[in-house]
Amino acid sequence: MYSSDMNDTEPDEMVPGSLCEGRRIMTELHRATAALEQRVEAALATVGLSSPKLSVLTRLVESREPVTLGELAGRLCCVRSNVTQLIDRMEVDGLVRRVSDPGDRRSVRAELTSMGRQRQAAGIELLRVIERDVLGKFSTDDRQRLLGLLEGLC
Amino acid sequence: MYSSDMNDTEPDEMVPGSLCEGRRIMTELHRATAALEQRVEAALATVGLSSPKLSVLTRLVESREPVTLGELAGRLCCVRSNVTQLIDRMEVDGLVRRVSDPGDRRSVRAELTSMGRQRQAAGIELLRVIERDVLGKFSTDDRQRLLGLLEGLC
DNA sequence: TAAGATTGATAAGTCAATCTTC
DNA sequence: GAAGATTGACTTATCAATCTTA
Repeated sequence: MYSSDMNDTEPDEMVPGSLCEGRRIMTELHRATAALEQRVEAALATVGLSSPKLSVLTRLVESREPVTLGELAGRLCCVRSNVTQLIDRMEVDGLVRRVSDPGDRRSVRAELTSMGRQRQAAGIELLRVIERDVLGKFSTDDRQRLLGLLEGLC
Repeated sequence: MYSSDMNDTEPDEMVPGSLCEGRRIMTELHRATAALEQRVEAALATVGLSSPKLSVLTRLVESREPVTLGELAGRLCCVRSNVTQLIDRMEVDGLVRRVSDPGDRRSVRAELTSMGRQRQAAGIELLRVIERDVLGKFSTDDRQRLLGLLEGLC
């Protein structure tokens, strides 16, 4: 959404190497991220997954016991109502099931099905292939530099 | 969606400086981009805009005449049906209006309203402030490095 | 009252199918 | 038949309001 969102003709913005670089950084950041995410989503779609679904499954594999929907919302950095609907769809997919929390009757927990466990492993393997490929383009120094720059950008 | 989507305990993935860096790059890319976009969306929301709406308005300002919805879809890198609905909402907002194309009766063009023009200027100014701020964190060298690395990532 | 989950409305995106016009 | 736009179904996100339980 950033590309060419401004015109470059304002005189006071034409200081060389100055302000137009701000836009270029934002544009490139957006483009590179979108391209990578598209690639990840396309790969995961081949096993019936998406990034949010894989994140939920991975959290469940890690915890080895049912997890509250609120905790999943924290993990996905999204709002609770989003998780409610995501778990709805994942239950239809047969990847998870809702179980009640004996200790707190307000809570609902998501539990992994065996199909969910298998699918998670497949999804993670696909992610690894992509990461290996992305990584291969850079030297160790470049990777460190990129990480440092991205962290400073925030 | 990338954060901690894998566990780090597989022995053959623990080569130092190797595979776990691929995930870190993807995670950081995702995080930095999301943070920036959130900031942009929050700023634009104060003038009743969003990134896609500002992109449409900017294209219309640049062309100085009505633009077909198909061309806008190309500009936004999205599918035509998305633009149909976006223009629906922008017409309700009073930012654009649909006009018919005299030369091709299949086509519909979006035309800027005076309110749309004013809003575009306000949105661009907000974007400039953010870019100036992001830019200020880096030296000229760092900006060039970051751009180069992002371009290579794709 | 506050916390956990759900529901309903909305925004932005996808795809598949359809309609009109070239 | 192919191109431009629309419609409908769906995914992922938000927010505001509500309901139950702590």
